[in-house]
Amino acid sequence: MRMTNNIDVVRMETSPELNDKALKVLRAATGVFLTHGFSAATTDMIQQAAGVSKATVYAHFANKEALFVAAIEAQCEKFEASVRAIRFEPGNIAKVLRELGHAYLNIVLSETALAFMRVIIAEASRFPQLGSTFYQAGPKAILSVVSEQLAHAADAGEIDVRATGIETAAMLFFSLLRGEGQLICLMHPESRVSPVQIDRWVETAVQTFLRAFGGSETSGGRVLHTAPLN
Amino acid sequence: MRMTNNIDVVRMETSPELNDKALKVLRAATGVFLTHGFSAATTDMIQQAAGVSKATVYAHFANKEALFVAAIEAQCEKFEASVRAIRFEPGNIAKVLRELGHAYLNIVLSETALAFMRVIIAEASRFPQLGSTFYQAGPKAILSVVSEQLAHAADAGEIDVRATGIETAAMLFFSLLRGEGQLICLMHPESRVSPVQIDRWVETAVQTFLRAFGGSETSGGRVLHTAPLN
DNA sequence: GTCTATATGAAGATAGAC
DNA sequence: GTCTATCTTCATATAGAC
Repeated sequence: MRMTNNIDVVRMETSPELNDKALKVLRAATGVFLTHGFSAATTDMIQQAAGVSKATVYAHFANKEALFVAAIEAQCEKFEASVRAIRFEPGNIAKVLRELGHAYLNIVLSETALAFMRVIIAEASRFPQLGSTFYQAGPKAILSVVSEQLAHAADAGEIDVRATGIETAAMLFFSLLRGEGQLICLMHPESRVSPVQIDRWVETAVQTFLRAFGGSETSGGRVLHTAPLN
Repeated sequence: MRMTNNIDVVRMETSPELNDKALKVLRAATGVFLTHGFSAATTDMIQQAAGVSKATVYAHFANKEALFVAAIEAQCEKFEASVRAIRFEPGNIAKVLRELGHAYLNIVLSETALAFMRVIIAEASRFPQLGSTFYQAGPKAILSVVSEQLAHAADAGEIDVRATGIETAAMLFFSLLRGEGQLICLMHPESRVSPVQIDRWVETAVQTFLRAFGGSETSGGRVLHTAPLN
């Protein structure tokens, strides 16, 4: 049986010779799967969204499962790229963490990323490899970005991570950052998160992190309006 | 059309007069839905697991969706009860947080709770009310328990939560606690979490929390083996 | 209320022409 | 490669006897 295999699909961004309709199918499939999940999505929906016949779908992908894997893996690549593209102005650690936090929360709480996470979580039992792929593209990717910045800050004496190590400290910052927001958004798909709310989450995470790991002279990079710790 | 409505089902624990087979159906449905999710679960599986005929299922529940809602809501009640049943020996705040953290992580990282969360997250768009119900039974329930303990500790001068307020501090502790574990478990269903790993997560969360919110004389209730902060 | 048997429709996948 | 038309399977839900 001749068909487009996974490797070709993963390379779609860099393989212009890949069939035009196969790309249409893949894009349509991504949208349908992210909206409905794997089981509730139908090949009919995908076929119609792509504007091709059902036979064309099966000419490029062995079956619904292969199409799902290809769609999710391609989306993982985009996701990882957007995380790794996070850039920020150099500055003190509070400023860096704040900008990093903003960029990351805006990605992670976007409708697309949330739909993406819902599908991965729901289907992780049926497609274990996808869970791992996403873990690399998401949490692992952001952790390496955060760790790098924490290392710089530690070298400069801005923070002290000897209690946990850099990796763990980065994970803790990440947990503080997304904790409430991700919980709320995953459970309440109808709710919209305002930029002001994101500001609050970022500010709380940064200040809490710096109270735990910051040097004695910093209080999160800005003066606390409430009384400082004794 | 005469049928068992949601209120009866929710009361099943306290309504011995509810039909015996209806209970069997509900229990079977819970297992099947938690294992396969809503769309992939079939009424055939439920019928067979319950040991009744298909017609019996529909004699008690209007359709598959009503059965799903009833099953998840009943399970939410059990979940909330187990969270609220968390008890711990009185003691200093580090000890209290440690025991509370242990109890909660053991619940939240159990196979049942994880399967439960996966289904809720996956179906929150189709059944918005279930997301809210679960949010009450899970995060909200644990937050009220944590907040209560933090309030005691604040009164006793063991912690200082003036920077964020008690509610936010409780949420932050909760985020530190489950952060990495929940992420890993939701994405990698095959992975098993060891008690040692749970110990580590609890210890890290407690110590980080107390470095951020603890009074000057405490360092998490135990001597740090690495150098203390300056 | 409970069963057996079945109606009805939909979803995954393919045959065969072009 | 792509289409139209169709096959087959299976899932939800009901009819009608007891």
